[in-house]
Amino acid sequence: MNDGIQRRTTVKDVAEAAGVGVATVSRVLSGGQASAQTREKVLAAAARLDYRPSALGRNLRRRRTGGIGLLVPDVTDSFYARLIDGVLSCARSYGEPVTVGVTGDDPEREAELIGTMIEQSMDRVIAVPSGDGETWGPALRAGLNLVFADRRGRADVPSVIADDAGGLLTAVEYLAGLGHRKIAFLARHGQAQRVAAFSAALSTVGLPVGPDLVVHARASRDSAYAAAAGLLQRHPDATAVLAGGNVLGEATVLAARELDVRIPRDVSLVMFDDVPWAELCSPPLTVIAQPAQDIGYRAAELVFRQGRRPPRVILPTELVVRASCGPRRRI
Amino acid sequence: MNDGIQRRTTVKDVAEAAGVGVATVSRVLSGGQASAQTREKVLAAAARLDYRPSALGRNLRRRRTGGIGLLVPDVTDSFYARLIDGVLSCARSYGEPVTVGVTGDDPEREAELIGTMIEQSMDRVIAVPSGDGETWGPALRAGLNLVFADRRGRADVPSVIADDAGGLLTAVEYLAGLGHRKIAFLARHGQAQRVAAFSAALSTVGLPVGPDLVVHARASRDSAYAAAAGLLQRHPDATAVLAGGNVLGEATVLAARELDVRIPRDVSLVMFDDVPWAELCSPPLTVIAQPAQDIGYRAAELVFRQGRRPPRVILPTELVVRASCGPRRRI
DNA sequence: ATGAAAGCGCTAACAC
DNA sequence: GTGTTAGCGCTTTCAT
Repeated sequence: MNDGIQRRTTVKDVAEAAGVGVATVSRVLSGGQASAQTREKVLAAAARLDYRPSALGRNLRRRRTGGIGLLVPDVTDSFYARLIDGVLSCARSYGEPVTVGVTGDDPEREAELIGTMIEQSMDRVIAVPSGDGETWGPALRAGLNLVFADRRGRADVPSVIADDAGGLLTAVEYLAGLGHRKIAFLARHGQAQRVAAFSAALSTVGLPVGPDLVVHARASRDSAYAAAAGLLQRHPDATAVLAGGNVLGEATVLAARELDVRIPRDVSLVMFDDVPWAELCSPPLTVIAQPAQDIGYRAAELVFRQGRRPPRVILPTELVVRASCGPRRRI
Repeated sequence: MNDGIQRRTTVKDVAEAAGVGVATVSRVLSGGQASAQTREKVLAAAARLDYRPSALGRNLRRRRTGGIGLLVPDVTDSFYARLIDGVLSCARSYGEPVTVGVTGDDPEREAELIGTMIEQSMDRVIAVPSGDGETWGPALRAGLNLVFADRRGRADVPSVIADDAGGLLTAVEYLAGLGHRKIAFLARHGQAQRVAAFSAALSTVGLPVGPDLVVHARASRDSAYAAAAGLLQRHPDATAVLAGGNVLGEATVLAARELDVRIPRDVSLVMFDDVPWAELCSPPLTVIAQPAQDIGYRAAELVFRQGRRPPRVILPTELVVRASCGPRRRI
C-alpha cells in the first residue's frame, strides 16, 4: 500500500533485486571483492533502482563523517572567501561535503561552532582560529583532525599560513626606502603574530619601534573604519600606514577621503591582501599579495592526509607595487 | 583497559550514570515529559560526562539531517558571499549547520552536488540554480525542501529574488534621462530573465530594442573581461553599459582602462550590485544595489518554514547614483 | 512517568 | 566469493 511517503531505496532493496545478500551489495559498491558476474548484477540493480547509498547509515557505522568543517571569521571578506574557495576546490576532488561556519572572530561563537562540529561527528576541521589554545581543547580531545589556516594558533596543530613576516619586511623596507620613518600598523584583533612581525621589520630597517603606532580593530567594517579614522587623526605624524587586511585597507581609504587626507601625498598606504578592487581603487593600492585560495587548498590537502603531516606550511607573499605610496611628505 | 581510542559518550552511558533508562535520557534532553527529580539526575549526569548527543544517530533515526545545503555559483563573488552570510546568519539561530557547494554555474556540476546532498539526506536546500528545470527533478522527487535564491528557476519551487526588473527600469530611465539612446547590457549566462527585463525597460522608455546590444559572459573573471572588452570594441556607438553583476562591472572598468575608454566621458556605466569597492573605484560607480544578505536570510527562513510558503519573495533594489554616468557624449 | 525493545541504513566480522 | 549477523547512537512506540 503506497501511503505517499517516499521510502528511500536501501541496500536491502538492491540486494533483493539483485538476488544477493546486503553485504555483497555493500562490497561491490565500495569496490571490494566480488565475481564479475555478481558485480554486474548488483550494479544493474542499483542503477535500475536509482540507488544512492545513505551517507547517514555509512557514517554512523563508521562513526565519522567524511566531510570537513570549515570555520572562518567572515565569509564576506574577500580573503576568506578565496580561502573557502580553495578548501571547496580540494574537497571536491575527494567528493566530500564541507560545512562552513562563521566565527566573527569571537572565541565564544567559535567554541559553539566547535560543539556543533563534534555533534555532527565531523572528524576533519579547518579553521582560522580566533580563540586561544583552550578553545580548541575539546576538539582535540574529541580526536578530530584539525588544521589551522592563515593563523598559527597552537603549536600542536598543523597550520598553513602566508609568509606575512616576509611580506611585512618587504613592505617596510619599501616604505623606509621612500623615506618614511613613522609607519603605522592597522591590525585586526588576534593579529598579534603579525604585529610582532611588524615590529621586527621595523627593527631590521633600523626604525624605532613604537607600540603607539599599532592600532587595533575588530573584524567588522564599522570597527575597521573607526580604527582607521582614529589612526589618521591621532597620528598626523605617521606618513605611512600598513593595513593588516583588505577590510582594514578599504576602511583606511574611506576614512582618508572623509578626513581629506590624500593618498599618497599625505600618507602612503600598503594593504595586506590583494583583491580585485585594489587595482580599481583611486589610487590603485600597493599591496602585499597573499595566496588565499592556495592556503585553503593546502589546508584541505593536509586535513585529508592520513599519515604524518608537516607541522607548518608557509606560503610566499609578494609586494605588488601600484600607486598608493609616495615619498615622505614634507612636514 | 584503556586502549587509547576515544569512545564517544552515548545515551547509554548517561543512562547508566543517572540510573535511568536510555529513553528517559532522550526525553529529558529533547525537552519531553519527565519528573523534575529525574530530569535533575539526567542533566547532572550528562553534564558530568560532558555528553554530546550524536547528530549521526539522531539523523539516521529521523531519516533526515536538520542542516541545510547551499549551492552557489561562486563564493568569491561578493554578492554570493553576502548571500551565504545571510543564510548562515539565519541558520545559526536554528543551530543548524550549512554545507556549501560551488556550482560554477555549471548544470553538470550542480547535478553532481545535488546527488551529494541527497546522499547526505539533506532535506533542506537553498540554491542559486544554474541548471534548467530537469536538473532539479531528482531533488524534488527525493522530497527535499527546496528554495531558490537570486534566480527564479522553476515555477514549482519557491524563490527569493531581488526586484531586478525594477532596478533595471530605474537605471534605464536614469540613463535615458541623461540622453543615452544606445545602452548595452553585459549579462552573465543564465540571466535570461534579467535580459528580458532589460528589453522591457528599453521599450518602456521608448528606446529601440536591439538584441545585438546584449553581450553574454560566463561566470569567471576571465570570461567577464573578454566579454567586456568585446562589448567596448564592437559597439563603439553604445554610450552606456549596464553590467549585470559586480564581476562584470569590475571587468568593464578594467577593460575600459585598457582600451582607453573613459568613464563616464566616453561611456557611462551602471553596475548591478553594490559592493564596498564601488565607492572606492575611480570613478565611484553608480549601482543597482541588491539586498544580497537579506536574500540569503529570507531564503533560509523559507526553507526552515514547515507550513505553506509564499511562492515568491521579491526584495527591492535601489539605484545608487555615484559618478560613473554622464550625459551622452558627442559623436 | 519510565523502561524495554525495535529499528533507521550501513559496514565489518565471521561463518560457510 | 558470498551470506548472516551484530551493532553504530539515537528516538519512539508500546507496555508497565
